[in-house]
Amino acid sequence: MEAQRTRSQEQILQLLGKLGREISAQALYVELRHHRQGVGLATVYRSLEALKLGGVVQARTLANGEAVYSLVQEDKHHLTCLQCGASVPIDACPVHELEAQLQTSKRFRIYYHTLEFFGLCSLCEHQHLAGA
Amino acid sequence: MEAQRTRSQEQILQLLGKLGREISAQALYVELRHHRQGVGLATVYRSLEALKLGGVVQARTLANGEAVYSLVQEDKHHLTCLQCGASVPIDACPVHELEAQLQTSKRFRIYYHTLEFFGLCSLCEHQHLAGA
DNA sequence: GTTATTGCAAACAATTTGCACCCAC
DNA sequence: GTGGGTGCAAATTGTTTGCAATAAC
Repeated sequence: MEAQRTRSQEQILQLLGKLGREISAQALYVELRHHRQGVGLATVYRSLEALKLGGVVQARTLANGEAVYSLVQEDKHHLTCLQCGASVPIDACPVHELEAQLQTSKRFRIYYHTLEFFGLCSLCEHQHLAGA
Repeated sequence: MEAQRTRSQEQILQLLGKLGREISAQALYVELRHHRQGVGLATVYRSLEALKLGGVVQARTLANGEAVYSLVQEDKHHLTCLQCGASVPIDACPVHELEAQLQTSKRFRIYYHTLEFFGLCSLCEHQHLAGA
């Protein structure tokens, strides 16, 4: 009983695959306009929502409040500076075991997880201490 | 060189402590109005931002897009249903070691982290498969 | 033909910002 | 008196929704 995808969903899925990185709904909308014309912004949001429920797309919210989407892929986590917003990727991800456990113990079908670290990068920490 | 806190920041900090749970900026605003009057919504946001930079308050964004705040406290993570929004707390947190490592290897002063699992609760999964 | 999907524009809601006032020092 | 802190209201922005037109089967 796989959910058959709509035209827009296919387009979005394909573009996300080609990009291979996170992108906001707004940026995705612009991107799609560039390629083949004709995808409304509302449709982008609706499609992303559907794809998320389908377990093929994941989302996370950036510090500025906008959501970014990508194909579901594990172990793409970040360490973000609360001050300047600088974000560095993290390689390790120690939550797989826990995820497996939760999936059974909590009776949840888990699609993806987010793991984010927040703090101050060394530069901002200095400025912060200096009272800038 | 500890940042001295403003009146509003103190009020908010105190209320967050008393509550002991996450709360949105808007709800915090209402809460503060109930107690002692006189805290503007803008000030709530500004104070929360400052407290976050001070490393005493943490934030995460709910599925509906609104941010919730609490005192920095480790190991309060969640498993959330993408469909119905149900959210169950998780006890375990396997990222402490990694956090310590990152703090040195990445030259970041880490204040807190978020760890969220997303998927479908068993009820919604059934409805989903049924094509509801 | 019937039903789901789409696009557009209007509606929403959380958050941010401009600015005048006020408090602390 | 000066500078930061605050409140209010307006502005901003990401996202959602109503509805008529359109595509899918």
